[in-house]
Amino acid sequence: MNPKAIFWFRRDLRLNDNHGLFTALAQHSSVLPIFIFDSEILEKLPKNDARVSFIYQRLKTLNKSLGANRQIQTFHGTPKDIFTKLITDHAIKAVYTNHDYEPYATNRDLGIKNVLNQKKIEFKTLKDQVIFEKSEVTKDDGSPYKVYTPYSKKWLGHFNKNYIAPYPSETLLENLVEIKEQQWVSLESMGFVEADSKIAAYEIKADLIDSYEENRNTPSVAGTSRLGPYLRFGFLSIRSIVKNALKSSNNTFLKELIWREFFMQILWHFPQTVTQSFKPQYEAIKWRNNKEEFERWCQGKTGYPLVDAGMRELNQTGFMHNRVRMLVGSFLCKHLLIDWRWGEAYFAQKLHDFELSSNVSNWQWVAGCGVDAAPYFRIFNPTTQIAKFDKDHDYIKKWVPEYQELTYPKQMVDHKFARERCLETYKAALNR
DNA sequence: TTTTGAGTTGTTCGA
DNA sequence: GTCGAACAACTCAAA
Repeated sequence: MNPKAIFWFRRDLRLNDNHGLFTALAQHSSVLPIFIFDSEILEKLPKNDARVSFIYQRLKTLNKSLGANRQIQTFHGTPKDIFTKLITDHAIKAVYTNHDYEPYATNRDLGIKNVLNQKKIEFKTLKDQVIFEKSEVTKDDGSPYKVYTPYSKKWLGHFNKNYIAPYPSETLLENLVEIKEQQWVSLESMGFVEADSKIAAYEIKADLIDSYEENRNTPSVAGTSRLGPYLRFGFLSIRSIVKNALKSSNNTFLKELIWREFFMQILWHFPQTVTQSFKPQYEAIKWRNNKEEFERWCQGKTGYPLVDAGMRELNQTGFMHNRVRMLVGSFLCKHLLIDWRWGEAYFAQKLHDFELSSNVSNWQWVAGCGVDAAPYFRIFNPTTQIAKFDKDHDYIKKWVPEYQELTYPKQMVDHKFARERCLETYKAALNR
């Protein structure tokens, strides 16, 4: 059957509870599902990027469950070129997709909308990856929140008033169709190789949310959800995760999901924060930006075992425990006085759960220059943090087994000295 | 418009 | 070892 509409998968790689997919299938009896490996994004990634493999594997899995004649068609190129060809070859009436709030994506979508509208084809976009988006949770005067706590209170108030039902897209899949010239691009044909991505199972354990508050700060314990990659690429719907979170009387985990949406609306309202400090006066900081020191930080050879353990966990697995992310971030920006943008870029390249809004805002938080940021004089002590969160050195031993041996490097900078240097540098920048 | 209270995750110092 | 205050003001949110 000839397709009348297209559903464009992006970061919503699932068939159930998918708002855009549901809307497309409810409104059209012949919907072509597609995914585009955007060449502009891929060309910036290493050929063994685990996240590309992760997406690729997921598409294969989805197609397996869809069966014959309704396969997701995959393309490699620029979305503009792909759509231009698709709407020339087929009598498409509408294209559906879910919202993406990142600056690159909003620009790209604007371009696609223009291409489609010129041919009188509708471009319909739906909210899917968050409970509340854009300006749905604002101050009473309509302006965006810049502080988390009042945002979270307003968020919860809205949530209690508006039950968010799932979208049963999985019940309408018979409306999916293929095109005659079936499309599937292989990873190899795009110049990529299959990566050994150690991205674990993504079912959230029942007791994890109950004990989340207690366990989440101990890096040697599996107390965090590790849902990041699945949320990033939409293997799971946020509505189902929130529903799970609500089963617990402890809302610490739910609050983390609200942080995610807080940062997403910040990115939406303040896209310049991808490259600029939210607080402009922090642009005056005279970063030292020593390349050799940066390299030691990247490799996990600072001589501070908990910092090094975190960086090595990141390098080896594409994941770092949240508690340690704060410490290595503080160490880079404050002990070494290296620009938060360098750290942000390194995390972006390495983290399997990389999410632009969270990465940027959290790096700005740790540097002190962001929304609701840590005060600049709050400097993590890389030794005290061990006593507090890795008392028995379980985490350190796992990633830095040689930490007590002679081969382990000396501390690359003295804590007290670095702390005072940092305070002076920040004070000078802020004219205090 | 003005005022008031509050603000993710810490550290250090001195009693 | 433990506890509270200071760090340093500033900005935000809401009454």
